[in-house]
Amino acid sequence: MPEELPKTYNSTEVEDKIYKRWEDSGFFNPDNLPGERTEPYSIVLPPPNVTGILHMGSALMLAIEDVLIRYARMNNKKALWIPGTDSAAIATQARVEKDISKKESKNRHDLGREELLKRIDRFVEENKATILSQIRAMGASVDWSRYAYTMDGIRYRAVMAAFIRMYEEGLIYRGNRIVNWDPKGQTTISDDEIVYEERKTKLYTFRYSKDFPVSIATTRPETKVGDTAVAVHPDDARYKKYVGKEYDLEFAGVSIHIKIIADKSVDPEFGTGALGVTPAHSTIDWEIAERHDLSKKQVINEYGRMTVGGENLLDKKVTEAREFVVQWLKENGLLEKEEEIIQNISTAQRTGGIIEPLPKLQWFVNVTKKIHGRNKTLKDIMRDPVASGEIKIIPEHSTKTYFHWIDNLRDWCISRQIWFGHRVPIWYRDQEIKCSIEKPAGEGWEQDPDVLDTWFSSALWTFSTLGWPDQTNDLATYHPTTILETGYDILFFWVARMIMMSGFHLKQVPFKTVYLHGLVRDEKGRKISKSLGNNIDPLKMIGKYGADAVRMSLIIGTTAGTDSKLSEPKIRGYRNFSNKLWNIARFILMSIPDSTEFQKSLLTTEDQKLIDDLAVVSQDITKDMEEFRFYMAGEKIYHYIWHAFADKIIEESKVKLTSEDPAIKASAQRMLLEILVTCLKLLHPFMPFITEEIYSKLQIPDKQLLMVEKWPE
RNA sequence: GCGCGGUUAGCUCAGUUGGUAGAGCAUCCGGCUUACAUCCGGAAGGUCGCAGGUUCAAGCCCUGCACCGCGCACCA
Repeated sequence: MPEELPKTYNSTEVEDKIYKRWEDSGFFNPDNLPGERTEPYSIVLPPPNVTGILHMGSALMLAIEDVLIRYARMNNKKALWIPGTDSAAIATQARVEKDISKKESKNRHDLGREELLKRIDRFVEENKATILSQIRAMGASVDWSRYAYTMDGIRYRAVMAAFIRMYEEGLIYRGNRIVNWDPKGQTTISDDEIVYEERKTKLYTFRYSKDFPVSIATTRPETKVGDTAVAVHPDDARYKKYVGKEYDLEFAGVSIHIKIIADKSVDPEFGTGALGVTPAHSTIDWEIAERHDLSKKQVINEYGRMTVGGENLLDKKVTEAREFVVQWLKENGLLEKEEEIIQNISTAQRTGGIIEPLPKLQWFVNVTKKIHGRNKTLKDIMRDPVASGEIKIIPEHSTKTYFHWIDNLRDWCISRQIWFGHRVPIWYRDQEIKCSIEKPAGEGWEQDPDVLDTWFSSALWTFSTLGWPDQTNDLATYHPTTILETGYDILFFWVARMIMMSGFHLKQVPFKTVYLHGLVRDEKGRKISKSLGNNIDPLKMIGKYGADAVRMSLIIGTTAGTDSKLSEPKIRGYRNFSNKLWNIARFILMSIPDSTEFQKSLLTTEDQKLIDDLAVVSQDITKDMEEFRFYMAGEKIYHYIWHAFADKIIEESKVKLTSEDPAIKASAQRMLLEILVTCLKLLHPFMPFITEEIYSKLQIPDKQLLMVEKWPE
């Protein structure tokens, strides 16, 4: 006689127990999976920030990927899902620095590089457990034996190897160029780490001096002390006569030399049609200066302060300097117009600091250089597999966005002026430069102080997690990975760079399919943010309604590439569904008194038809799974279980179960059990805990864990 | 400026190759029927953003427009 189930399903009691059972089985590791399995199926988990806490976005990612991997496992694949965590360089360092500043009133320079790194490591170690336990709480069936951290030893070797190979190929170079300087974070950032914000600002129209023949317009008068030219369009009749003339002027107490030049990049319609060229503090101006061989005078430093001028200017913040220069223009009768305009300003994604373009000597990845012996650039390597369909991006329209990004792509600035990260393996001695992990032989070598952009190491993730640069079995078996599932917001940061790195280092794509999910928003469609206080905490919801309910609420109603809205009532709805399923099982266990006898019973034609009907549903769901329509597969099984199985089949079976005719009764019992088992299998990838728990209560011969049972035909 | 997506029931969203509009939640009515009140039975609710076009047939295809969101570029 089977034990009687409690009236309501208690997720908290079940979940820890079941997860432990799964882990103890060893089946998360594909090497231990039962049966003959030849076809590999692999996913790398986009590594969450090691010091972070689980938010609904990560919960969505874990839910979808677990659906994928469980489905693959039930389909007899060598299913591998590699877990990992990300060091999140700038974010983590900033966090630790803030703590230290608060508790000890010290900054990083007081501590020194080594001590700070020690503190960060300790902080990471202390916080790591949190995110890992949260991954477990979601039911994620990751192979913990292959856990990777972006800053661990194996990944360090991979990053070094990648850098050195690209340096030797000439793809990584050092260049003095205008870079995006974040004065708040005190580091350079890449073009992709810029967030544009619309702000009101003033556009000033003025002349450098009374004698200067041309007026110019600017939103940043303080930078004009760094001007070395005025550029006009070559066809602009108003200014033709001045082109080629040079002037020595005194501007706001600073001597400047201005040459009037003609350049096609100038828009004659904007402002006065004449552009004051500030080579050292504007990307466009830098390019103009390159074309016309102008000098590039830097007037602002890394702290956003002026480096020229008298006491009213020198060492002042740019905002103060701006006021002074405007005042000076007014006093000298040079200001002609002052108007409000809306401008897009560049801010740093991580710190919010306003970007100050500055010329700096930095390390770059060249994306337009032909690779030796391959007649391809890194841009080609990124574009080709997507264009040919070797990599499929879901939703498909993201492909356009992807190409658009590649078309506009410039060289990637990869050096950062922070301490936490993979240090640039470059050594200097006088005029010598060497690229190596270890300090070169001999005296006087100094290592480059910078570390690499965190996305540089992330870009290697599909193969660094498999042991590269060693030619491991895992690498041979599981790379290219089957599918990459991640948020559309990191298509450029991560997906594109992985395609680049894998294409260059392995001559392979990193994955065959990219599935992009959207943002999880609150019930009003707003972004989740601390200031709005609208965060729905996944762990709290798991505690209240169960991980299965949270998973279902995230997956259903979410299509690829679109943002989804989540609310507590939605989660509650799926908790109710858990309970419904629980009671279906309870009813069936109560109606089937004993063991395996009836499993050999003959089915009535009516009962057989019910089973055949389910087979149709099952095939339909399988098709949805194969075509990545998880939301639909989930909804269909939900609908079948509740409104077909429970509402109709079970209700109608009540008569059969009390029938005088033992054949009818036995047939009904067999039918109910078979349908239940099929439903549990179909639902398992979505709601793994409750299905596993119910399955464990059934008396079935040759039963294994549900997680490794065969997906219904 | 270039591009992408969205606009379907009060709310959140489905609608896979064009074939009589769907789900959940909310609402209303009725039910403690011995699996489940975290439930059961029933009802109401939609000119599918607007305007044209193709078609025997359009939520779905084509053209234009509007509004919302997003990406990129510009940003003197």
